[in-house]
Amino acid sequence: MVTVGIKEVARRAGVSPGTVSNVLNRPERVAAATRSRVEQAIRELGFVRNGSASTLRAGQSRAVGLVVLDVGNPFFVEVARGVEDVVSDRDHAVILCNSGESPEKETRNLRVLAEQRVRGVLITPAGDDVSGLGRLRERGVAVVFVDHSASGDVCSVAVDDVAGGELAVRHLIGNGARRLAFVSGSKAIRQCGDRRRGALRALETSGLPPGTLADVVVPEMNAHGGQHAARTLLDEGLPDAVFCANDLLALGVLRVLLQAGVRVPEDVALIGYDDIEFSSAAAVPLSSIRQPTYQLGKIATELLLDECDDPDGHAHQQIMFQPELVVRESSG
Amino acid sequence: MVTVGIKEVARRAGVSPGTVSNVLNRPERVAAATRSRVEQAIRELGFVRNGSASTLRAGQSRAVGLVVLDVGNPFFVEVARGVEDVVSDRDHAVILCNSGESPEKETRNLRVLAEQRVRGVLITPAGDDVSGLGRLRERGVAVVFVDHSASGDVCSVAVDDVAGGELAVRHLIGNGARRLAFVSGSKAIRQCGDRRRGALRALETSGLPPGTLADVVVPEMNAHGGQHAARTLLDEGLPDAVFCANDLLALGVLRVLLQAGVRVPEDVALIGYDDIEFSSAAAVPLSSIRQPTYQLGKIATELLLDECDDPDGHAHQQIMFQPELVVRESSG
DNA sequence: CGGCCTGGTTGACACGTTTTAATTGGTTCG
DNA sequence: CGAACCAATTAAAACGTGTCAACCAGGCCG
Repeated sequence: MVTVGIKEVARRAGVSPGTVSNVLNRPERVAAATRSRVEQAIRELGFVRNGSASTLRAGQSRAVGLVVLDVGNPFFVEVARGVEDVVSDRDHAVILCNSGESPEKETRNLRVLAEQRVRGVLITPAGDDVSGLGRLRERGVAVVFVDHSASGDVCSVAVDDVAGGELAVRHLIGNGARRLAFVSGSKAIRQCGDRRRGALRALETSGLPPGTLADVVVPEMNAHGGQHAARTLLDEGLPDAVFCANDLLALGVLRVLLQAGVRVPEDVALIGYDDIEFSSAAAVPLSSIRQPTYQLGKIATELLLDECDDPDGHAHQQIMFQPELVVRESSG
Repeated sequence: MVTVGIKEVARRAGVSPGTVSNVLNRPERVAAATRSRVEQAIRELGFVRNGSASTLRAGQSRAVGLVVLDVGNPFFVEVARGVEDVVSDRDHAVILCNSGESPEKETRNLRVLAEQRVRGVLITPAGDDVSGLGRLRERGVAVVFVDHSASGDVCSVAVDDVAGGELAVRHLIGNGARRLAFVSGSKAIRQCGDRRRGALRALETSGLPPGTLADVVVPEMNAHGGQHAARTLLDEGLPDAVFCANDLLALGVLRVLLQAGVRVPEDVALIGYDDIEFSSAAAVPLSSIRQPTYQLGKIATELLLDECDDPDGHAHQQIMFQPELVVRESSG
């Protein structure tokens, strides 16, 4: 490995290593003539700064971590785009980690991020045990929750999932549904729990008993899980309407129902959550609950970097967006 | 920032820093009793190794870079899963970068990866200028091309896109299509060029003139681009069949055609490429060309890490998979 | 009993950068 | 004319870890 360091550049340009460092980090402090001589030496030698040494010396890197539940879910991809845009504007980098809804993988990811000495972490927690994050914060790493509301001493950016669930189910009931199913992942996932509570609240408002809502829990919140759920529903008797905790589930449910000859929405109404791009292009265009996804990532990152830049003057904020009902054919 | 380092652990465990380092890196060399004492100290102090210092000293990190054209494309997400699985098996990390098909963003990403001193880079190049990668390789960073075939002195894992394009168009012609359109991104993208050449070859085999294939080029290879292309087609007169360079484009095309009252496949047949999960769930289930996506990522990573572990004994390989035609209703 | 091996452990140095205080050479001011 | 100052630059000291030669205590063999 050919390693050309700052001091070889210095020798070539006839200056001291310190000056090269200044050219790199505070160009205004070095005379124009010297600067251009150094810059030329850098080009000629193909020097690229060693980020590790830099980070080591500085005590922290110019990177933030983003830990999401599922990189395969377009919802998180859109969040990531929001993060990426802000982060690269501020000349930082983002390390994207996937927890796959597994607390163990999440812990592993956080350890890697801690080792990398990231300035901060954006995370959608996989479980409700946030003690690992507490330890991270004690070490001076800023943390912002994404799509997850938090209490007063930490920033968070979320969407009101209870309201979303209520919106979805109120809509289904309004269209005449009396027996409902809720398809979701593990109840340990907050989003699922909240959306379910919203659903129950809608039932209550309409004077329907809570037993009206049958729970179908699947191991993975993707299309595969949805297909699994649909087969369960077919076995155990179809409801009037199905509310899925996200669009991937709904797409999976839809596919199996159609294959089985069930008409949507005539026989069974269907609504998803997240309003990902593919939903409107589905076999039966999918009703859904829309969230300001890109904004979620963008604002979370701004909060995070603000906290990093001024840890003391920073006031923690909990931001809560409202979701929006999008009606398409599947619940027509 | 509370920084507990290796030497505080050493003091607490009553050993030297060197021994702590050994516990971390070559546990077998240290006596069981000492090791457990050190491990306890680590737990008690909540020590986490400083990755920067580690990579600085070692000269390289335990990370590889993955540069893809579009993180929003499920094709690359699936590739990334393959990469991630292998990489984490071998106790490495992956830094995911998105070039968005832009050579400038690609260059920026490569610089960041070079600064991080990654062991290797997996990349689907955005343009055909690979000189930046050459410089990277000179510095001892292993490079493997993903979904891109290469010449003898570098590893690559690809799928035969010419064959895929031929497969798709032969199928369309076989179903009676005589006037065809090819929807794709910039011709600078190799995948597009190859698939188009395959399409032309299929025309030739069937004795149709090359002019039979109308090109529609869009700036972005996603659903948005597809919608744009469909509007162009509607304006300029519909062909018998449309071949899209990927499924996202095809889904966008499909949506606009259906909205305009065009029947698929009766009026226009449609086929995409990649066979992403959503294609089979589309309004009209989409015919497509399937690629061994996960395998692509997995095998590329294995080649990369093999090269890293034994740079001299390593023999560069160019692996080429064959794609597969998947017929669904859209081209029925 | 002395030399030799072996498994365990140590100490000190090096990795490449940033930063701080110190040092230049030059200029202005009292 | 000396002092005080300024801008530009330098030298040296960190940052936390990995490595490697050296060292040490036993045990074994001759």
